[in-house]
Amino acid sequence: MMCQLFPYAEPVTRWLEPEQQRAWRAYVRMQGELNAHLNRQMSVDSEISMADFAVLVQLTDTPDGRVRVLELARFLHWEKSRISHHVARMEKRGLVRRENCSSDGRGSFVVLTDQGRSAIEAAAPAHAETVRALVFDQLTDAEVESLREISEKIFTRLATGECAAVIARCDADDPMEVVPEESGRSEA
Amino acid sequence: MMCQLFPYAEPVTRWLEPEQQRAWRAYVRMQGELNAHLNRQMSVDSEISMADFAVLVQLTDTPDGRVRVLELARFLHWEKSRISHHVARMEKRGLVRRENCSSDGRGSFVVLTDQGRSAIEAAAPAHAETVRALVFDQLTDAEVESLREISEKIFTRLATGECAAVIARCDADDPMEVVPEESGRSEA
DNA sequence: CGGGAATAGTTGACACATCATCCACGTTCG
DNA sequence: CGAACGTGGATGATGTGTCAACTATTCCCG
Repeated sequence: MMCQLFPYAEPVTRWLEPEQQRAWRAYVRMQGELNAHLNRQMSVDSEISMADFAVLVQLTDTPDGRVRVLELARFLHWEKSRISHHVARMEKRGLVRRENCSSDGRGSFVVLTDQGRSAIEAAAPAHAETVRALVFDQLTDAEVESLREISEKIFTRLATGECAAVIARCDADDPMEVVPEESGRSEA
Repeated sequence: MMCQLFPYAEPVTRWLEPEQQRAWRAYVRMQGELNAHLNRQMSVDSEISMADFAVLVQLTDTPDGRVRVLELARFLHWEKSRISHHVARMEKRGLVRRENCSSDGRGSFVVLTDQGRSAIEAAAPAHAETVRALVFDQLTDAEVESLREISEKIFTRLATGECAAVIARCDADDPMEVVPEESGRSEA
């Protein structure tokens, strides 16, 4: 990105080409603003955050609204401690509750409450509308396809790279699986 | 006031098309993993975070390594309180220091220290290499161009939308400026 | 000059993510 | 059986981002 900023950099370093720099800066900026905007929209228009939303989507996606903690972590590509903390906060607000797993004394379920269900049902339409308005109304069909391909290429690299231990571990048993990260109906 | 006459907007809600959903999920997942990976790489390979890096880039970009706080905020598209907190933490670690502005009693400068300069010089090459390896080595020239165009389209919408008060205010005087924002740890 | 309004920046409270560590339970294998 | 080890999950410390107040200065205008 910022190659000309460092004239003193060692000659061995391969900086990005000008075209790549422009693309990178545009991407980074867009991505930052888009995230910020989606977060803001969600917390203004509803009583939940994007993170809450992601968790609730996974729960509504299962028939009985019960998911094991680590399974949630795998779906969301979150660390287990992140899930643990977040579920604790959501439980405090009544969006979910914990239940012990009878078949495995160590495990526990995260269970969707009625309040959680109505929270996500209330939040979903505005969120989908926002995504559509900000992203897809701006793009041609070809660009949408291109966005998907680019994203998949980069993600594949991230998931297969030797450095990506967590991702690799999560996807090891099913490398090609498409994780329904945001569920079909709601998130977009 | 609150026009909540239609709490159940179900029939009017326009969900995304299947193609759009696939693209959105791929993008969201890629973006989350890429951010996480860049943050991890930076904090493992160096003594600074991505946020530190972004600040230091702005400082090295000026001849005297001194930037007003709010100018920093505008460049980075950060809130002023975020800058304030972050600079306070960086100051505690010796990466920057504050200086009062003589011409404006309210203002203050953020000044790059020697330690800050060597920190970013140490961190930059590995970061650039990571971005190249993870992103641009995966993409064709056409895809790089496409990524830039898509990003610019979405960003333009974000910046011009009536809802984006902060962005609009920031860019009002220089709408076309290219900001090397460098992302935050926004994740997911 | 004086008294608001805008501006520059800080602060505190809180939500969130990460890391290391810990504990309870299960599995394996002697 | 029981010790070693792996797994599911919780916890606390720390760094980070956001929001809402707050202070201090400067600007504007009568």
